Amino acid sequence: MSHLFQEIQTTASAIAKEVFGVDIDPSELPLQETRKEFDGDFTMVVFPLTKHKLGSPQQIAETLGIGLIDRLSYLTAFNVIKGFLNLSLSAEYWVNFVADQAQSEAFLSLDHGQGQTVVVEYCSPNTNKPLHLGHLRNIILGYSLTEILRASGYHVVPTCLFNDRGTNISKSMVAWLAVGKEETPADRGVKGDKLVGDYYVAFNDMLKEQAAPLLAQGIDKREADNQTAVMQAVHDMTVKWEQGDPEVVSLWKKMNGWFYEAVQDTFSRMGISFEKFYYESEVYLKGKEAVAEGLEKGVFTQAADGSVEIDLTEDKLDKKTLLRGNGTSLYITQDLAIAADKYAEFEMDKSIYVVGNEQEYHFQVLFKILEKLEKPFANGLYHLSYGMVELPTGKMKSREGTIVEADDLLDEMRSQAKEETSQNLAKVQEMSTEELELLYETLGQGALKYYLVKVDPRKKMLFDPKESIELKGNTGPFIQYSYARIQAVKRKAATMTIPAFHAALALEDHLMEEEKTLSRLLFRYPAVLKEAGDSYNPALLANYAYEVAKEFNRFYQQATILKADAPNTSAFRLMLADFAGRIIEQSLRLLGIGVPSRM
RNA sequence: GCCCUCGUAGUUCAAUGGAUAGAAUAGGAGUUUCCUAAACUCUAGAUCCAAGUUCGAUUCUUGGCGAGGGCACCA
Repeated sequence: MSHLFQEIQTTASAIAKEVFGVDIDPSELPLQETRKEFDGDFTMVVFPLTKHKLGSPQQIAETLGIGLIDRLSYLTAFNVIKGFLNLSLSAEYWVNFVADQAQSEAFLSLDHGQGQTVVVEYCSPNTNKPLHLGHLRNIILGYSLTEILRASGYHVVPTCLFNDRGTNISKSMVAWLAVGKEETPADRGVKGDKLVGDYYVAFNDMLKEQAAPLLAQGIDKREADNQTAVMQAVHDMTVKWEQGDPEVVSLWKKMNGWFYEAVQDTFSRMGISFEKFYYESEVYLKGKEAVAEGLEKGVFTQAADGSVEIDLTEDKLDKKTLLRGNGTSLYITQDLAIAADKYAEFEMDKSIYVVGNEQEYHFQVLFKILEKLEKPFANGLYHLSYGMVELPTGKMKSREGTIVEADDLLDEMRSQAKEETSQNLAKVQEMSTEELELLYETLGQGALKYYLVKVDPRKKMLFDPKESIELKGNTGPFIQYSYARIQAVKRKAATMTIPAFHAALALEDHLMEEEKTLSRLLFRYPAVLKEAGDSYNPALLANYAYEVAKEFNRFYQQATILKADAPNTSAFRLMLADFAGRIIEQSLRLLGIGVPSRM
C-alpha cells in the first residue's frame, strides 16, 4: 500500500491509542477512494472498530477525523456519514504529486519482486496446426503477466513448450505423403503452419471416409477409427519415429521446420519472444529419474507389469499412472521432467503455467506430486487457468470448420482499422504509407489484444467477431486514441510559449473536479500494478488503462489546456495530460499493446 | 456418480465484505467558430432462487436451479 495510506492509517491508529486507549492495527482501518457522490478523496471505513466498543461509528469517525486533520497538514477537511470518514486532501498535495511524479521513471515500476526468478510457460502449441483464437488469449495473458511481473521487480523467464511429436503430427505427415505430392509452403504460397494444418484436416477427411463403412456395421467409433488404414499408417509412423527411422525423422523435421518458421512470424508480428523453448520430442523419454526418485521415496508404487502409479485418493484426487507397463512416459511424466529441468537451469522461486482450465485437474495432480517429492520449488507453482474462448455459434471445432485462426484474425483486425481510419483521413494525411501501415497494425492488434485481456482470465469469454472489430467504447483503440490526443496537445504546446510549471505560483485555490479525479486515478497506478501481479490478473491493468483514458477524455472535454486563464494553469494541465499519457503508454505496453502518436 | 469454474441491464464486461451495484454496446435526446467528435453530456435499463453469518452480502456458508469443464497405461 502506498506511503500515503500507511501514514493515514498509522496516524489514525495512534489517535485511537491515545483517545480510547486501544491498540488498533492500521490494517483494521481500510482506506478506499471516496465515491464521487460524496465530498472527499479517500474514505476510512471505521465500522471494524465498533467491536472494540468505543462508541457509535459516528463518534469514532468524528474523533479520528478531528485528530487526523490536526496532525496531517495535507488533510484539509473531513465529513462523516454513518461509519464512513471522508477525508479531503489539499490541492497542494495533488499538485505536488503530479509535479513530482509526472516525469518519474520510478513511478512506473515496483521493486517488490526483489529480483526473484519466475518462470512463465505459455502459448505451448501443437506443431500440426496454426495458432487459433484460444492461443491468442493464452499469448496475451502469458505475455502481459510476464511484463507485469517484470515491472514489479521480478526476473522473469518466459518459456514455451512445443508439442512436436506423436499422433497429431503423424497425421499431417501421413496425409502429406498420401496426397501432398511433395508440396511445400512456397509452392502454394501459404505459411508453413497453414500447410501442415491443411494436411491435418485432410487426414481427418480420409479418416472419416474410411471409418464410415465400419461405423455403418455398428462398430464403436474409436474402434472403427483404429481399424482404418490411415490410422494404422499413423501408428506405424509414430513407432518408426520412435525407432529413429531416418526417412520418417527427416520428414518430421521438414514439416515441423515449416511450422516453426511460420509460428515465429506470428510471434514476431505480435511482439512476443521466449527465452527458452522446450520440445516434447526431447523430453518425452525423460521423467524416468523422477519416477525412480518417487519409487525410492515410497511416494509411487510399481505394479507387477512394471507400470508405476501414485495414489492421491487421500488428497481428494484419483490414482494416476506415471509410467506405462512398457516403460514409456506419459504427458504428466514429461511435465515432471520439465519442471525439474526448469529448476536445474533457472532455480526459479515461482513457476507459472498459463494453460486452459480444461487442464486444471492435470495441474492439481502435477503440483501434488511435486509437493510429495519435496521439490524445493513445489510451493511456488501456479496454474494460471483461463476460461475457454467461445464464439456466438458455440465452441470452436476444427472438424466443423469453426476455428478462428490467429493470422487471419490479425489480418482482419488490421483491415478493419484501416477502413475506420480512412474515414478520418484528415487527421493522418501527413503520414507516409509506411507509417499508416504501422498504424493499422498497431490499432488492429490493440483492438484484438485489449478485447482478449480485459476479461477476468478465469472466466470463459465470448468472442463476438462483430463486437471485437468495434473501435469505439471500451476498446483498445479508444485508449490509443486518448493517447494520440495527448501527443497532439503536446505537439501543439511545443509551438507555443507555455512556461514551465511553478509549484510556488498558486493555481487557483482549488483544482477542477476533473483535474483532481484524474490525479487521483493516476495515483492509483502502482497499487493496480501490484495487484495485477499478485493476483496474476492482467485484466485489472487493462480495465485501469480504460479508466484513465475515459477520465482523461472527460478532463479534456471540460478543461482548456493550452488556453487556460493563467499560464501556470496551462502548464499544470499540460503536465497532468502528459502524466496520463505516460501511464496509458506504460499500462498498454505491459499488455503488449502499442500506442500511436497520432491517429 | 464424484470434483472444479461460472450465473450481474436486451447483449458483452466491472465491482480488496462497504455508501444510491459501475462501464460499453444496442435504444431515446443533445454537444463541433475553441487543444483530434474513434470524444463528451443527459436519459432508460440488472445482482438466478431460498435460507444463514454480519453493523453491512454481487462478494462468505449451505441447499436448490441453470451453463461450461474435468475425473485415461491420450495430449
